[in-house]
Amino acid sequence: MARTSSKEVAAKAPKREAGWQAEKSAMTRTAILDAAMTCFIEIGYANTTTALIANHAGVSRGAMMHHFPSRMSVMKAVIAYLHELRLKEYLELMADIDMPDAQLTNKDIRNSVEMAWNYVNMPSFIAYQELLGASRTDPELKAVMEPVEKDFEKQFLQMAKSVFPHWQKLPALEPAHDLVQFLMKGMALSQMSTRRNARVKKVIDYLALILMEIYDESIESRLGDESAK
Amino acid sequence: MARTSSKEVAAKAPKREAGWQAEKSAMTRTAILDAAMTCFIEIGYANTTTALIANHAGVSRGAMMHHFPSRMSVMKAVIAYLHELRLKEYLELMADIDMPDAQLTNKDIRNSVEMAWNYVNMPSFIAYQELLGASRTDPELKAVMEPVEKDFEKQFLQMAKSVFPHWQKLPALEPAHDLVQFLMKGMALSQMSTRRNARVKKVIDYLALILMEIYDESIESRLGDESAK
DNA sequence: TAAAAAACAAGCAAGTTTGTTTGATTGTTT
DNA sequence: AAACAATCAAACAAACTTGCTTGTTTTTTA
Repeated sequence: MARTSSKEVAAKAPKREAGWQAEKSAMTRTAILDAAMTCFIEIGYANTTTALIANHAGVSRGAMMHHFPSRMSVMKAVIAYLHELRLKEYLELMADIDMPDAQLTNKDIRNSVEMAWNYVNMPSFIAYQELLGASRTDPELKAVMEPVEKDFEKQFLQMAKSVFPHWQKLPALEPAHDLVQFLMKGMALSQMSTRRNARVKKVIDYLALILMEIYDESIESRLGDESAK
Repeated sequence: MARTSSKEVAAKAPKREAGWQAEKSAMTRTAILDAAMTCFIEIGYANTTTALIANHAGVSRGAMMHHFPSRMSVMKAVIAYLHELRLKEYLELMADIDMPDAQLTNKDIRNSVEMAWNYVNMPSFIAYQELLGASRTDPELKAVMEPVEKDFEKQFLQMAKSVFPHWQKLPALEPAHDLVQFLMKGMALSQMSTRRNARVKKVIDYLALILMEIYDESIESRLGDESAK
């Protein structure tokens, strides 16, 4: 009673059917992971205590211990949770734009760059960075984080390729992709910069221009190769 | 006795003269700040306890409390310490290269980009990032960090301008500078990436190429303007 | 040289956080 | 209905960290 009123965990509780218990259990689990993620964003990884997570999730600490026997086990679960969430969010972001089958226009490129910027400004990105930062000096966390991070990069690149088939065969794809990703990360993590927004906007303008040039040059050289055959 | 043998704080202790106490005091102070910085790198900001700092510095906790009455006061001092250190390191890095007065060559640009990469791989950068990361969710720390960060960016840009007078009058300077800095930061903070070194190398190649193009175009347009006059 | 100031060492008390236990309540499945 | 799973509540000890306090030593100054 006090639980549901405080946080309304059961947002859309299914009617009582067979096997509801499992669903309910999964819901609390998700509520806990979601609460942990929120705590990361609001107070950072290090200050996120088990009691705070439980409070935020509207769950007793005892109940939480039932699902996750230790603080570390929660953190590990959040890593997996965020991994899936971030991939899902990327798909949703990409679903909004349908790329033309023909050549990319200036506007298309500009659009995708801005989307990449939006992506690193989502809450999930911040929470993920908190874990990544903590992993640097926490061996146990790092052991879990490292393969996840590598898998994320792999899947992320793969998805990018499928969304932009235009780049598919160009040798410049991977460096260009890295250029964008590293740059976005650097900008996202520079919260304290002076005139950040204006500077970011300018850099994004530049980036779009650069990508367009790379794209054009690659196209030309490809056409050159084909005609040379 | 146990102190000096454990860590050799007094690296080059001056002979006993008048006012030695002040120097010795400053040395312990520096030893503590240096120890804190090392701790940030090795175990992270959050796990850096006052006891650990004191141990690392070869100083008793009581002595440390005499210099810094609280943990936070140490952290604040480290911020100022790192601010100066990083500016000094940048100057030292730039002192190694003497730019020609004439136009920049491809090699010059390539060189400075690689130097920027070296810069974000120094210990001081990692330690600084630890503080920056902690500042995001710690208001008290943030209040100290924010003006320092802004001052650093300002001075950094200013130094860059004086080292590369060639860029001085080009309107493309600031976005190009930001492009480099944000990118370096993003790459430096991507420790867990697969094939990181190879990818970074490629991106740096690309960046050097891009900067060369920007530089050439700006030069041309400037010459164009002058001849138009 | 004697007094004052600075630097240092060691230990203690209060507060936090974690992981655990114990026991009760509620809801589900067979 | 009986067995079972999930949840909740409260309290506990152990470990850790912090800030403080009490002396001791060293250096400077009068």
